[in-house]
Amino acid sequence: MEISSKNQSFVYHFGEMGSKWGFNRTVGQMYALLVISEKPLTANQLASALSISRGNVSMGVKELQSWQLIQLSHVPGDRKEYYSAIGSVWDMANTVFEERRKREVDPTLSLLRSLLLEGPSDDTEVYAQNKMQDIHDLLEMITQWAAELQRLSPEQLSTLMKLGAGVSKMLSVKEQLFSKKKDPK
Amino acid sequence: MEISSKNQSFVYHFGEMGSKWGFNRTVGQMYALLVISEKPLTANQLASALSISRGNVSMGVKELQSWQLIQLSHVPGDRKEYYSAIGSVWDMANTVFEERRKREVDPTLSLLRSLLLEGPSDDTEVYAQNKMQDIHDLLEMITQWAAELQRLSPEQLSTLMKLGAGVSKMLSVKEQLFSKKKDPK
DNA sequence: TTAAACTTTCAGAAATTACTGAAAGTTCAA
DNA sequence: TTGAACTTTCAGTAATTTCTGAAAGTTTAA
Repeated sequence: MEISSKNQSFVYHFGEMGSKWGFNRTVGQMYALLVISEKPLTANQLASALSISRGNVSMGVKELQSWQLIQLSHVPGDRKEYYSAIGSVWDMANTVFEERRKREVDPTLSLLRSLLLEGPSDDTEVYAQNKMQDIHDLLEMITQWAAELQRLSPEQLSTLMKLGAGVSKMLSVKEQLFSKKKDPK
Repeated sequence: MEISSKNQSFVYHFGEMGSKWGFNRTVGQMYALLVISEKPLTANQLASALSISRGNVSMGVKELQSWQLIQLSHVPGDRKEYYSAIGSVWDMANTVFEERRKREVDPTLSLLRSLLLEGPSDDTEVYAQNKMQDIHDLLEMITQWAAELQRLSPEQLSTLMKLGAGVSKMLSVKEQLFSKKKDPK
């Protein structure tokens, strides 16, 4: 199977990007190709389109499945497996964030918690533990926030976006109200 | 220079994480160590603390400088250079996001724009270009949104966070108002 | 100017990661 | 039950990335 030259550029570019996002180059390429293909592709089509070995495709597919990014299907009277990308672009982004959270952020939070629980055992550790606490708090905040955003549809998100600088204005109003309530002098 | 065992765990863990975030292991370790060190460290201290070569430290420092993550300083009567991490934890996170945006998202957007500008040259490209457009739009939205958030202080962000599920409620109210205005039947 | 005290560079070596292809495994129709 | 049509596995190899250490470069004090 050959790919058109524009689609090639796309696929190769996302191969490079993939390698900065937790996949290797060929897995990135495989996924990119599935994303822009209207119909599901077979393993052999992937292998020939990307000039990689059949074995490599098999490993890549396994990896993409572990990220929950692709779907299997079959056509009647054909024993081959057909692969396609799951969901909208927004879903894909969410899935990748979610998966990376599980693989990277969660273990980090749990390490930080356990180190902080022990407490500083000498002077050099006091400063260090403060920083660890900051990192912990920031990561926790980001994860919660991300969970919040993921619940929004892209349309809602885009509305929120268009609020634009309004978000910070809204916040400052809220803060003023809040401080007045608490400290009405 | 030796590191305490808890600080070791931290440094090694962030070495591993670093390698998933665009640095290599030792660069991640160097940065982690600088972050939890109260006082600036010399290149030799970094090398001995992490058991890596002096040359490696030199390259790592260069890399961290290109990410704008560390700062140089000097002590009077000493010709060595002293390195320390720049800014708060929130600043660090912003810097890393910002730098990755420049290195990854921007080139991707520009590739997508140029492919989309050419337009589809055959049937298989029509579907592909739709997907590319979706990815383009999503990336653009995320970048703008991120820029918006970066302008907020961590305190403001945390206020926004505490709004929690409120954000989506607020949005649905806004949407209802908006749709009534536009289509009052 | 010299030389001591430092930093950077970079060729080659080491470590890590990715890929191939042949063999083993699975499934199913006949 | 056999074998054709497929998929998976994995040992060995290839490609890539990272690291070392020696040499070259820079700066400053005397």
